[in-house]
Amino acid sequence: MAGKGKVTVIDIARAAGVSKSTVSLVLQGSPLVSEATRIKVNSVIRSLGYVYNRGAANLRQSRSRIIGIVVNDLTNSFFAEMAVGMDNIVESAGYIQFLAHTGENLDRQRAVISTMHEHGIAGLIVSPAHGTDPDDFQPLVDAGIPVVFAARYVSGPHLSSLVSDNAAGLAMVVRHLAGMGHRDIAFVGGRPDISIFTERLGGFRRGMDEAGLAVRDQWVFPALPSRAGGREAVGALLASAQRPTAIAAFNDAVAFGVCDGLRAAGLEPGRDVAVTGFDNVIEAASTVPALTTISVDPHGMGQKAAQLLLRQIGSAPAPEHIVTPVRLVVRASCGAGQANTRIQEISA
Amino acid sequence: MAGKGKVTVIDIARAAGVSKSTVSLVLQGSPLVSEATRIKVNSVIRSLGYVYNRGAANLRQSRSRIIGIVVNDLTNSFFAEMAVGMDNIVESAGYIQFLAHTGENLDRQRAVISTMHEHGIAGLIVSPAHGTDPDDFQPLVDAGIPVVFAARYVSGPHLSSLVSDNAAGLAMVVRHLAGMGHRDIAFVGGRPDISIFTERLGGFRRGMDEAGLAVRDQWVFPALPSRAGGREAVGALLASAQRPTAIAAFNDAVAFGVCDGLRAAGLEPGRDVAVTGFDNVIEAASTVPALTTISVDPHGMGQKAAQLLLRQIGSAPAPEHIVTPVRLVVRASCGAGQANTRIQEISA
DNA sequence: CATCAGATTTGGAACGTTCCATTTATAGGT
DNA sequence: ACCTATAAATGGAACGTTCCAAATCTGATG
Repeated sequence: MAGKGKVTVIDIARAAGVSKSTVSLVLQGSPLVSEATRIKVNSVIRSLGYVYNRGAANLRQSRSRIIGIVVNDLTNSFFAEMAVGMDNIVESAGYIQFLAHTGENLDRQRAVISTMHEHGIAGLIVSPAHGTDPDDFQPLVDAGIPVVFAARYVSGPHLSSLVSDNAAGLAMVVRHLAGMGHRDIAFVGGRPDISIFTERLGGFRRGMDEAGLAVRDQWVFPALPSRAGGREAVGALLASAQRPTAIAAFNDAVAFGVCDGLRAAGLEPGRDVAVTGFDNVIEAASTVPALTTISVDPHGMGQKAAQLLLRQIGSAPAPEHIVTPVRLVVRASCGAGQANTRIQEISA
Repeated sequence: MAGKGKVTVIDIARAAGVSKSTVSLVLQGSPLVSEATRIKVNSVIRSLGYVYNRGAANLRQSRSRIIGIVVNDLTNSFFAEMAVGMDNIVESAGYIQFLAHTGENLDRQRAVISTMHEHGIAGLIVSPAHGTDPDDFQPLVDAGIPVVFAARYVSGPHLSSLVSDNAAGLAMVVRHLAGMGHRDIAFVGGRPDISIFTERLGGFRRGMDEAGLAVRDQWVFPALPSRAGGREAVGALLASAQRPTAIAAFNDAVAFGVCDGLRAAGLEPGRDVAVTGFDNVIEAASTVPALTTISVDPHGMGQKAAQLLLRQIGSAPAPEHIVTPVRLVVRASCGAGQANTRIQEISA
């Protein structure tokens, strides 16, 4: 309640008639202080409106409780959910997070990382922007600060990662579509310069191969990994001589765009053309038609990534690379019957 | 590149043959130091791999460059975009942000706010959780830390706010629907315990009144402010004796749910029943049918809120309350013709 | 050559905590 | 009464910076 000058541990000590060291011990819940003084000190702390200065504390102990989280695109609900998953774990482990959005801008990302370093983070989780140079993390690694990549991945020494099994996911999609009788399947969306695209396309090819189907080059159609990208791409695709009967989209956002584009061309997704996504964002369950997709549980991935980081903060940082399994969620958009769909949705 | 012990300003001083004070001056770009020494010191800084310790710095200056941002729900793209808008401004003003997600949990919110206080934030922007007690911010206010509410609003002394003109928005929607000949208009979604609901419903009533239309109580239908909420609500609404010809939804998410629900009942949104939203989230432009909605530009709101906060950090914090104007964006979902729609979309 | 103004540079003393080595108090045993 | 072991409390020093007042350096001036 004091005016300008902040209340410090010394003020508390004076008011409680003990030394500042004792106050410090109370603050960190040490068992070395007697019950009586603990109570007295705590009451003074409350009545003076003291607020702990963590900056000063970890200047001395040089170990902070701040975790940096850098996300390429928070407006993409996949990454937003992942960030929330991280937040849950980080927060309940008694840490607090610096969260920054880079918007795929490398300079921004570099700036953000070094500012975080200057603030003394205990660890860093990054979903890196396109074209990220692993050297950007070297200063952190040199300082013994663990770094974990999530969702996306850049390889470098002493860097950990947690990504989902992109290839397996697309192979599952293709297997399912082939099982439903589709032979003409297109792959739409994504930018060839990122690892995820290569992995998913690889899975697509593997799935086609296993099903004994040929991949038509003009049906592998890169596009912006957004709703708009999907919508545009499908326009071009429908203009081609022979039309695919099924479209495996790079992710859910693209898949929604593909549905928009099909409707705009008078085709009903799910009935006239099968459409599948990847990510299983929340909306996937509730759009019409509900989207068949690969569930990668961004929230869970965020949690796992945070747990991985916390593990590394404690011990000597031995880098780990985790690939999380994915799961096919069948809904109406791939042409599965309504009844079937409803059941699957509930299980999702 | 040194081993464990961090490189400090003293190491730099020694290596460059100057005093630590001089190094400090170089660090903060002071004009008092000669060009020659500046260059020498800078080169030593680079070669030793020095990293500035902001914690130590603002222990001394007791003014930090950290801004706290607390958001009720990051997975809602409206708030996510708003957070990104804040990030842009905060970042380019040379600040860094603590960003936390409360998930509408009051305890979490309280915990997060006090941790941020302990870390010494320069200011705080909050999109408060339901039922937030303004007293929770008293310690910050007492410490002279400016607090700005964004999107949602809790009134209290010395607290600023920036909200959009919810009432005007819904009144505009109703005026437009009435102008298109609709007389039976329902209001769907939102929880009555938050200020936004009251404001929007108030605007709805005002609009109906001005158009000389009656509000039917059974057509004011609160529901969870989510896609799922909208979908459920519309089911109940369609079961009623007389059906509305237009549905003004609480927000875009609800509107999408309403569209889903209509389709599930065999009705085509935009053709059979007019649907409108509120927020103008990115997807609103690209869904089919494109959604008529109120544009509140979350990104811009985030930016404005951040600017408001920065203004207050500089000067004596005189609380401000800003109501940002909103704009009607007419698209296909309210039954406007396709041609018209396309033009409007571009202007949006 | 002494003086002075301006430009540079510099030693400490802070900032608010933690930690270590000591001191002081308490109680139990002979 | 004395010693000892344990419990509780305490005074600095340290963490890495900034800031102030004071010191030093540079030429130019008379």
